[in-house]
Amino acid sequence: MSDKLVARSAGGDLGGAVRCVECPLRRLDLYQPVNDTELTLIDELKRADVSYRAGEMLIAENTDDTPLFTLLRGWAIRFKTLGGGRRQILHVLLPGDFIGLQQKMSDAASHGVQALTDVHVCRFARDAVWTLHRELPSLGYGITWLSANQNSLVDDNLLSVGRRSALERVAALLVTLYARALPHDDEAATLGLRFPLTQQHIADAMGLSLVHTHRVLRQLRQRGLYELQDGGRLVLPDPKALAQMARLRWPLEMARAPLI
Amino acid sequence: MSDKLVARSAGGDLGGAVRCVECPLRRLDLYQPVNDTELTLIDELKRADVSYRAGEMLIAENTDDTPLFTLLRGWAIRFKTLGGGRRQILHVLLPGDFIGLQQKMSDAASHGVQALTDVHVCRFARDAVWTLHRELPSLGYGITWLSANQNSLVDDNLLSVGRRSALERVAALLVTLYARALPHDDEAATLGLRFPLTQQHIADAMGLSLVHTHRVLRQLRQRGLYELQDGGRLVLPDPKALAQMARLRWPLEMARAPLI
DNA sequence: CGATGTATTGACCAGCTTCAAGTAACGTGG
DNA sequence: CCACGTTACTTGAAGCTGGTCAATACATCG
Repeated sequence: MSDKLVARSAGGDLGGAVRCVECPLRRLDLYQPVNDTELTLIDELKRADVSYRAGEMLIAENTDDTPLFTLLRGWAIRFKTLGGGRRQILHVLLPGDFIGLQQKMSDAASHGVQALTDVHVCRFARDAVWTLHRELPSLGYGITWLSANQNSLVDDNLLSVGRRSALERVAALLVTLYARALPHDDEAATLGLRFPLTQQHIADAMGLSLVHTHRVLRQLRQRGLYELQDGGRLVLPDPKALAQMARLRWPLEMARAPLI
Repeated sequence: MSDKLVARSAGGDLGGAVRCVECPLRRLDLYQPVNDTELTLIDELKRADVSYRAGEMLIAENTDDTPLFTLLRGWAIRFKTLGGGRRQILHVLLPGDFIGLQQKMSDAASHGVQALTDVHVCRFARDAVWTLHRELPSLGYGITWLSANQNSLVDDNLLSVGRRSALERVAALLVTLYARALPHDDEAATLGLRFPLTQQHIADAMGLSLVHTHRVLRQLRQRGLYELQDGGRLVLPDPKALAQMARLRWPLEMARAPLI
């Protein structure tokens, strides 16, 4: 984490808010282009740049009236818990992901959002979703797009957890996260991908026990398909083989998303 | 199935399209009210009333450019398949549900939609999502709402499949579907809830084998928590006990949804 | 330097899957 | 009207995948 992004306290506002025009994410060419009108509206709705330390909750489970965020930097998870210390990670959030939609809409059972790494987000007021729809339908459409897209990623997880073997599950998770995170990590090609998930996280994402997750990872390591280097950097020598093992298409085609 | 809703052939258009104003679903008082402008727009975008027979595919897996539907009557499933005859049911669709959003937006891996019973739907053109957003932001917002809401139902399924025991899973599925479907079945109180899922469906929804699903159901039956009567009518003598068994809140609060 | 979190490994076993087989209900065509 | 195919349900036996329990090693951190 570079110092300028680390807040002094939990969920603290940063000194100088970055204008959306200068948003470093947009330069990445991963996102749908926006015109000036759209950018201005997003800028107006943006309340603050906020950062959280690794481990902090952006949204606690079972709360409503939560704010909305766009994740700018770092990793986070969406999760639910059950009695007996059971936790299910629903989705891993990466830069560009929009956070907090489900909470806002219905009062269906909610989930928590926790920072995995130090994290940097844009915060929006709760009613920004409605404002976006009302003022600029193109951005409202973008919100719908993002929601539908996250939905299909959760669908994939559900398929894994429900119908894939432990080996297939872990392979699927690794290769999917690898593909999603790669564009956000400059040093991935040389040093490996910065990968903050612990074995416990992988277990909680795939509905496995910690011990068995470890055994599966060891197996993948022995087959030369997985390596975790010092500093938590992930190397997948043969992503395609992992994808085949998980019965996933490769390469994973990723559509250009809206960034709000 | 009443005769007037049964089409002559697969996915056949019905003779007379029902105007949205007269839509029988809206009278149910389960949905957010709409004004005349909104109703007119929905009516314009509506292409046809269509019905499918039980078992037919509304949307085949791995196709794009699929139409959009609103489910008016009957049950359907959203599912994905994997090699080796493995299938995961992602979500059970009931009247009022909007179908086909994920397919439209990104080209992320897609799912199929299959009718469980004879089914009656409104069909919309593919670009209706954008038109709704552009012409009437309130309806665009409704689409986002529906997407987020379905998302949180899938989240619940993922929690079940990942972290609940077989007994808890089946209990959770039964009680959740019971609560969702009850308002759509007049005879539920007297005859039991019309319930078209087979044991195989329950297994595929909860990531279990058919045999084990059967054993779990027998156990629930022996405990007096579950009964399936002639004609496939589901009776849950003590839904609250099932909910507690699954560690679900009870009663399940259901927000008033938009109907598009 | 102890406390904490993560990774690692072995032993044991249970929850669930797989295989196999039989029953019942239903629709179809001869 | 009955033989037959099909689908759903049912049950038992065997065994594997993956869970639980327990203990060690290692790093980081205040």
